[in-house]
Amino acid sequence: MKSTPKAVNLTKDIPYVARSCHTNPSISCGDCRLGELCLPIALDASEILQLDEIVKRGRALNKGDFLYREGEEFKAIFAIRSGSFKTFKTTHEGVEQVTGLFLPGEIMGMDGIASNKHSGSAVALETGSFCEIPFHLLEALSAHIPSLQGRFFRLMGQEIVKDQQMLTLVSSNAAEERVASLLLSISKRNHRRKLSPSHFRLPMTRAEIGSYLGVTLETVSRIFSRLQKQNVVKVDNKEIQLLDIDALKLIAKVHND
Amino acid sequence: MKSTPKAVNLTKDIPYVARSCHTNPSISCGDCRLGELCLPIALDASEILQLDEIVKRGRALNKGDFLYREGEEFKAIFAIRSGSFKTFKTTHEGVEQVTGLFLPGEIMGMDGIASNKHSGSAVALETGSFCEIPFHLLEALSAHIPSLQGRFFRLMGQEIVKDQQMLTLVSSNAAEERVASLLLSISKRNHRRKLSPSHFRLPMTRAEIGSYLGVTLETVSRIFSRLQKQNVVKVDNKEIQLLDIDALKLIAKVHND
DNA sequence: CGATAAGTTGAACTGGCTCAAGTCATGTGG
DNA sequence: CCACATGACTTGAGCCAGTTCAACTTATCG
Repeated sequence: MKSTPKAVNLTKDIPYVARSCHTNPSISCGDCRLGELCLPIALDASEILQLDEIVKRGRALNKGDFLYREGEEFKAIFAIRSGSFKTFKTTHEGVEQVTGLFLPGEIMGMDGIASNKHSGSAVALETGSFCEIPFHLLEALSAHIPSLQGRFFRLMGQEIVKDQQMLTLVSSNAAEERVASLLLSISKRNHRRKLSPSHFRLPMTRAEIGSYLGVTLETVSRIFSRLQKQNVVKVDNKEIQLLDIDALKLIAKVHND
Repeated sequence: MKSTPKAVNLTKDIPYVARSCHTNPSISCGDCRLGELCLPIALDASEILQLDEIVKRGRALNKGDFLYREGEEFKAIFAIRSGSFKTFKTTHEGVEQVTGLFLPGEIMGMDGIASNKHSGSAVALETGSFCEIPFHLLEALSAHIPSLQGRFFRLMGQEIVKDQQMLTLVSSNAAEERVASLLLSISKRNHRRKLSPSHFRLPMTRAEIGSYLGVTLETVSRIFSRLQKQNVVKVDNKEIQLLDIDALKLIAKVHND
């Protein structure tokens, strides 16, 4: 079940032991196995060392802990090391609107760059850990390392494309397509992280999934039931198995990749 | 292949004449009255001169002309000087999904940064003009001018926030709220450009508006009629007058700004 | 001036929502 | 470690906002 440790103060107290990157808070960017997904792509060894200097290895977070809050001053971006996180905004009526799901190797917090205030909040969906990169230091370092500047431009560009895909998904597709697309998206991201693309835990509640996809939680539940009946997926609470990925792609109306 | 071969070589051939910025293809960034909305914000005079060096003043475009096409190699970002543009993707079924509306002073094309290919297309909604900024030159210049790098980070951050707002709007609000929000958004952007916030031309067709907002064109039409009946707006085809902005904000459920 | 695209309005239909009742999972305090 | 409380999930039934289809009017432009 919980693969992440309860002990928290590993950071400086324990001697270096080669454990898997995402559970060991003291590992460096150069050794992190998420490096090829994360910020350091496109950097050479010496550049990674410089990046390492400004990265703060974060403490472990528990489910429900905030990484930052809507309206709070923007200070840093966050790279997920383990666990999963959601971002959301709270509407005028006090309803939570989920805007993103983040998995290890992905970067959060770029919503604060424009105005120096976070435009949404970020919380842990389960026990997890992260690296914190103070933005002013990242900016300064980027000005000295062109490939880091380029990498960060690209990272922000990715976020833009991702958000636009989400917009397209939500504004033009039926509920079933949205659910199928979300499952395929997680599958693909797991695959890149060398995890099973067909068996995973979906860390959000039905209500969160619904909010993210612009449908009600009941609709999400019904669609899971229906897809299960069709033998496309097997759903056991949050545990998801994709039994027929091609069928799922057909439902999601994805014809490529 | 470019669909826009018309008159192209204005850039260097005609003598400098002091015409209003957005119709004069040869004016420089320093003199452009859109400067305070556009890229140059946060740059000092000498930095603006350097930026000027890499900016290509674009030719005029007619309605329907493409700025770039989905899948095309990403070479440059575009700053709108006059007119208006939409961005869109074409779905597997061949349906056009509008993803953005761009007005003078706004920047287009950042969807190509991540992968070096444009993830969507951009076309002129009416006669218009633009500046083209080759991205590799912008990147190189940014590495030398920290304030330009910062400016561009912020600009991309704005795009991220804007897309997320759109996502929230489309996935959680009723059709009427979406239409009201779009009108208020245009109003606000006109205001920043020192144009009338209450009387403007909405350059999209009902179908484009509907696609952008995730509803059908009939629904858009009906909502316009309804809002008109309530004396909130006056709609004469594409000509829009906001008669009661407070009522509109109430409908859009915007309680702040 | 005629053709074609854009916009309006009506009527019937439906996917997803709301409300409701119940089951199941998780975790906390006794 | 169990019991019970609370939150998460499922399923059903009725309803409604927005869609679909259709007929018509109004703009636009070669």
